[in-house]
This record gives sequence, C-alpha cells and structure tokens, in this order.
Amino acid sequence: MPYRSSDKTRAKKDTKRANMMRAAMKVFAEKGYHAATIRDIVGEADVAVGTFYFYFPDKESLFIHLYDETAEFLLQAIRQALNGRVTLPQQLSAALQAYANIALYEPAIVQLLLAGGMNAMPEMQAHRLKFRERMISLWRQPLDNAVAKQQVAPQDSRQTAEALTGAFDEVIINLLNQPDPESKVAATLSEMVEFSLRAVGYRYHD
Amino acid sequence: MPYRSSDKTRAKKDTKRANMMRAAMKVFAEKGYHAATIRDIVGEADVAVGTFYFYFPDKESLFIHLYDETAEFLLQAIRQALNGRVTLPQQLSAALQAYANIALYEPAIVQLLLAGGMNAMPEMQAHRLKFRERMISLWRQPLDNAVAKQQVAPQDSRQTAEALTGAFDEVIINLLNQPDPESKVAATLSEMVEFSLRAVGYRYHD
Amino acid sequence: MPYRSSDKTRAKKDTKRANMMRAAMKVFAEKGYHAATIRDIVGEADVAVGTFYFYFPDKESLFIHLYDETAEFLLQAIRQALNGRVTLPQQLSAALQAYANIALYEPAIVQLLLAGGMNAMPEMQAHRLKFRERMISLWRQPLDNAVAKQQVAPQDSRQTAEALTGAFDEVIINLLNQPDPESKVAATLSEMVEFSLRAVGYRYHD
Amino acid sequence: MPYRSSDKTRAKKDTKRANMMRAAMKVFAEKGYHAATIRDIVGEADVAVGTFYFYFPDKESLFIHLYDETAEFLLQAIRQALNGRVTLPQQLSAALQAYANIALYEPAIVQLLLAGGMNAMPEMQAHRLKFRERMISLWRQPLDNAVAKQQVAPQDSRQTAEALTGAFDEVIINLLNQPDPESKVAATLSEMVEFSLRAVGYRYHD
DNA sequence: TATGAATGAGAATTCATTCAT
DNA sequence: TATGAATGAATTCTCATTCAT
Repeated sequence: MPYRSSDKTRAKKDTKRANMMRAAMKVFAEKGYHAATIRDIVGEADVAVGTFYFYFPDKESLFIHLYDETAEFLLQAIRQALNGRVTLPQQLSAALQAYANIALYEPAIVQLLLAGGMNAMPEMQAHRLKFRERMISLWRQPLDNAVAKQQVAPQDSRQTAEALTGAFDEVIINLLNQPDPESKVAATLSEMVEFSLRAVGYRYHD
Repeated sequence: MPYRSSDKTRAKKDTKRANMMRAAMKVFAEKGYHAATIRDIVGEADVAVGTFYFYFPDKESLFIHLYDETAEFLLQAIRQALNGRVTLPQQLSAALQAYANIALYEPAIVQLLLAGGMNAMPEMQAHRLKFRERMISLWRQPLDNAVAKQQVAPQDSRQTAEALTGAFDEVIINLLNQPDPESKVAATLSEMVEFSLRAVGYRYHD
Repeated sequence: MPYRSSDKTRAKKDTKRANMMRAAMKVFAEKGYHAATIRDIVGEADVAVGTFYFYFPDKESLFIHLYDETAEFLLQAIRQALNGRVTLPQQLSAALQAYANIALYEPAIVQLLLAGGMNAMPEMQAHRLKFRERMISLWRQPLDNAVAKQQVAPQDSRQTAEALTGAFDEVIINLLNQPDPESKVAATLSEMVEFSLRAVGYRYHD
Repeated sequence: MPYRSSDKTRAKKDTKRANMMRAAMKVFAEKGYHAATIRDIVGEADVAVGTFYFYFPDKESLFIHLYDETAEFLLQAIRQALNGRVTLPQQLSAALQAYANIALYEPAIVQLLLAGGMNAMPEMQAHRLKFRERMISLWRQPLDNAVAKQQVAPQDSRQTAEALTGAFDEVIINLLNQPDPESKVAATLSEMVEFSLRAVGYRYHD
C-alpha cells in the first residue's frame, strides 16, 4: 500500500510543524536568539533533535521566519484596527486595544519583536529595522490623515510617529510587567489615547 | 617610597582596568552580550586572555558592572541637565540635549543600554528593569513639579513618564541611524520638546 | 496467471534494484564512500529513503556489493580480451583496449575501483586487496605464458605484473583526466603496449 | 614575572605542535580523511579537543597542510637521490631506494599520499593532482636526460613517466603489504630497476 | 601582575537507520 | 512494496575559564 492519503499525512505534518514553531517562539521569546538552543526547542516540542532539521533548515532561518511572521501578524492586527475607524481618537483607541490584546494573550510575540539583542546578526538587523520602519509608518498614517483633515496642526509627522511608536511600545511593555495586567488595560489605553491626542495637537476632542 | 610606588601602581592598574572596560564596552555594544567573546575584548584592549580574569571575575559580571556604570552615567547626565533648569520647557530641552550628546559622542553607551537581548540572564533582568525604572522616574520628576506648580493638568504622571521615556529612546535611536545625525539634532530635539509639552498638556508655552 | 504476474513483479523489482545500484555507483564514484549519502543515492534513483533499505541492508553492504560486482565486470572484460588472443602483443593490445573502453564509457567503474579512501572499513580492505590481487594475477597470466613459450626471459613475473598493473592504472587515470580522452586512446594504448613489451623483455617484436 | 623566556615556551609549543601533527598523520593514514575524527587525533596526541583548534584552524586545513608537507618531503627525498647520480641505472636505483626507505620507515607518509578517497573535497583534489603531476615530472627528468644523451630511444617520455610512476607506487604498496618487507627490499628494487631500464629501452646496460 | 597554552562542556548540524502507514 | 517522518548518536567547532610559568 504505497502510502495513501497524503491529505492526512500532510495535515499531520503541518500540525507538527506548527507545534514546533510554537515551541520555538516560546523559547526564543524567553531566552532570546543566542541563549535559545535547538535542544531547548525540541525539548519544548517534545521531539528529537533531528526532527528540527527535518522541518527547518537551521536555527537562524527559523528565527528570521518567525520574526517576520510575527511582525506581520502584529502589524496586520494594528492595521485592521486603524482601517476600521475614521476619527483619530477611535483609530488610536482601537489600534492600541489590538496591540494590547496581542501583548496580553500572546506575550511571546511582543517579547520576540521587542527583545533586541540581535547585534552581530547582520542578516537579522535588516529585518528588525524593516519592522521598526513599518511600525512607525503604521502609526504615521492616521496622523497624516488627521493633518489632511486639518484636525491636527501640520508637523513633522514622521518624527511624531517615531515618538508615538516608542511611547506605545514602552507602555505596553510596562503593562506586561504589571502583576495583574488585564485589570489595568482599560485605564492604560485610555490614558495613552489622551496622551497621543494631546501630543499630536488634536483639536476636536470629544 | 613604597607609598608613591603603590600609588603609581594603583594608577597604572586603574588605567589598564579602565582600558579594558572601554574595550569591553565597545565590543558589547557592537556585538551584543552573547556574540561578544572574551577574545574579542582582550584583542580590542590589546592584552592577553588571562589578564581579563585578573581584573574581572567573569564575562557576566563585567557586563553587569558595565551596564550599571553606563546606566548611572547616562542617568546622571540627564539628571544634572534637569536640575540645572527651572521651567519645564527648559528642563526638557536641556535633558534631551544631554541625552543626544551622549548618544552622538558615545554611541556605545546607548547601544549597550538599549540593545536588549539579555533574556535568559536572570541576574541581568533585574538590572535592566531597574535602569528602566530610574529612567522613567527621572523623566517623571519635572512632570510632577509642573503638576505641583499647576502648569500641567493633574494626570497619571507615572504612565506619562513611561510614554515619554519610550518616545525619547525611540527618537534618539532613529537619530543615530540617520546618515548625518549631528546636522539633525537641533531640529529633532526642538520637535521633541514641543511634542512633550503638548503631550503633558503644558499651559504656558512661550 | 500468478506465474506471469510474479514474473513481471520480479522483473520490475530487478529493474528497480538495478536502477538503484546504477544511481549508487554514480554517487559513490563522484563523492567517494564517506561523502556519499543515502539521500544522494535515493535522490539520484528517484525513490524514497525507505526504499533503499528494502533493497539493501545498509550503505556499507551495498558499497561492497557494488565494488565486487564492478571489479568482477572489469576483470572479466580484460580476461576475455586476453583469452581471445594468442601472442603477447595482441593480448596486451586487446586487454588494454578493453580496459580503456570501460574507463571511457563507464568512468564510474574505474573511479569506484581506483578511488581508494576506504581505510577504516576493515571489511572493505579485504575486498580491495582481493581485487588488486586478481588484477595482478590477470596481467601475470599472459606473461607467464610468454615465459613458457620462451618469448620473454624468465623473471619474477609476479612483480613484473604488479608493476604493469600499476602502470596501466596510472596511465588510464591520466587518460581520463585529459580534455578529450577519446582522441588520445589509440596513441596511448599503442605506447603502452610497446612499453610493456620492452619492460618484460619480449623478443619477437613485429 | 611577565612570562619570560619565550624561547623555551616557543620550543615547547613547536614540540607539541609537531607531536599533534604526527598524531594526525598517523590517524589520517590509518583511517583516511573522512573516517578520522578530531577525537581520534587528540586521543592519539593525548590532548583535549580544544587544543587541536588552538594549533590548527580546522580538520581540512590540517589535512591539506599535512598532505602538502608530506608530498614535498617524499618528492624532495627522491629528487635528491636522483640528483646525486649521473647514469640512469644509478639514478633509478638510488631514487627507488629512497622511496622504499620512506615507505618502510614512515609508512604513514605513503599511506597518506596514496590513500585517495578525497573525492568531494574539491579543495583537496587540486593538491592531489599537483602531487601526482610533480611525481610524474620527477621520474620524467632522468628519462629526458637519458634521451638527450641518446642512451634511450626518443619516446613519449611523459607517458613513460606516468607508467613508471604507477608501476613504482604499486610495487612499493605491495612491498608494504608483505609480511617481512625489509628482507625483500633489495631484490624488489633491483628487479624494478631492471624493469624500468628495459621499459624505457636503455641501451648500455652494465 | 601578565601571559597564553590547555581544557572540556556544550552548541549546531548531519546522516544512517527504523518504522508506522 | 514503498513512503518519508522521526530518531539520536556522532561530528566539527567554539569559547568561557583555569593555571603553570
């Protein structure tokens, strides 16, 4: 019986692959790229060392893949939140909510993206910079929109966006370090929306 | 005579030690903690491997020491700038200028402090958190002052300080990534002062 | 019906097996025993890894089998050429021609047999020695014949055969390394026949 | 006392280095490049794994270095023997004696050089070919000399040299495989000289 | 104090082999 | 029969650390 039903097999393989990526995410997020070992990852995934190399070409490739995928996921979540609203306050509120949700329920994602420590990985540096760039561009968009609608004064929106990006990241990280983050999300986000609107000089505050 | 001699010896030792720390700073900043090797450091300092272990107990201790020292230096520079002024705009302006100066002329300091990637070094985590905490407290002080003087509205100054801290770091990092940072410092800092004053709701803008 | 079917099956199996052996030959000849991997072989044969182990017990067995088979093939070709002639010059000429043909049109055979590099495979050593021995014996036969017919002087024919064996191998290998071997075969072989006849002290040269 | 007498230290280091090379030679000769492991080598040298990499950059580099050095040694020995004589018989006799001496008293050298099995090591291939080439050139020289002196008939001396090279190697190898090689050297070499002189068509045999 | 040779645990990666399907 | 996912021992190489000089 020459190996029928490649459907089930394929599905199983995909499941396993996904499982290993989840394990790798966890370990990378916890220890950082360098301190994470293949043995840590396969231990977490409960497979043998060789299995890792059956699914992925090497440690670095997997990390970069994971980083990019994760970055894409976070950016997409924020993007959707922004696109679904029209006024600046609503946009900021929804996007920050999306960001916070991911931080709270998939903390590994945020840890992976914000962990840093990938100097001396030239290949990686580019990916990291690109992610930061996209994050900044993302926060810049609603700002430029508001400028166009004359709801905020003209300004160096690029730099404002940089500042907001840094501010949001820092606040989210601090939120995660709280003992009971969930209970503080609402207040924190509402504060951040206010902060941002003031910072950009938003005029028609409701 | 022995006194003088011991003095000179001490001085020499301190010089050598300082030289090695400078070398270590450079290497750690360039490569990050894990990728930096003892051989890299002693190569940069132009001494032998064994010499490293005469001056420092091990790699991790040195790194932590360096981190703390560096953090103290940066905090102190910002603190002095803040303390030397009275109005919020002046304080922010001077402090940001101090921060930017360090970033431009001793970039290794900023790279070391903001690089991250030291998860899985439990000892280190505490130091990092402590630095972040002190940085936030630092930026919070002038804010609380201004609140007391009723120049800004009462607010969750802790969280505002977090946001500002993140904003400043991000902007400074982006500044460092520019092709010719020095030419952009003035404009960048002035923008950031405005941003901050708006963000905290400062009333008596000059 | 079952008879025919089993026949076809058998034939199919043999075909597949032969195909895999051909693939293995190629890979072993190209890379040598150690550098050749099972995956290389099954890739070349276009079957799955497991299939390899259905047809062969393991890598080493297959290699040895291949080696022996190949050795037998080469020896047989030379032997037939020798047996089909009567005078020493004709024998040498025909045998060398047979050898060269194989080298040119099945270079993998010669590469496999002469590659060496299978020290540390104790099992293999014996097979290699045996092949060398048979090769030497083969070249010795016509020599002993000629001695018996008093066409060459009595001598240590064993050692002369060793020398000729080494000489032929080397010349064939060098021929294979030429840019356009085919164009040089005739001249090379004719030279070698002369060389051999002189070396053994053949008297009635035509 | 800052590490005096770098003389003694240097000498010691050189000794150790030489010792490790000897160990590596032995292991490579016994097992061939691929089957020889770093652990085999350091085990033979009785040092730790790291020590290997203190003295040599990696396995392949050491092997190539060893190969080249060994090749040079053998070639030089044969070259000197050839250069010290004038008549072809004397040259062949002395050179073969030199070759045999090395084979008998430093068998690892010959095993290393003739082992083969370095397909799939592209870097190595070139070195091997170069050695073969030099070996052939070496044997060709006295032949060309004799042609010039009209002591042997004009011929394709290149190919004759190839044949002789192969012949000598084979005979030497077979000699090494004998139970008591030393007792057979004299007879073997004398036979080979005769063989060669006949093979090249030497006229003034004494 | 200073040196650098030596160590060996540990990391990434490979690959022959097995086995459930 | 045939497949290819899974295994884990073995390999090469690195690097923090030690220690005799």
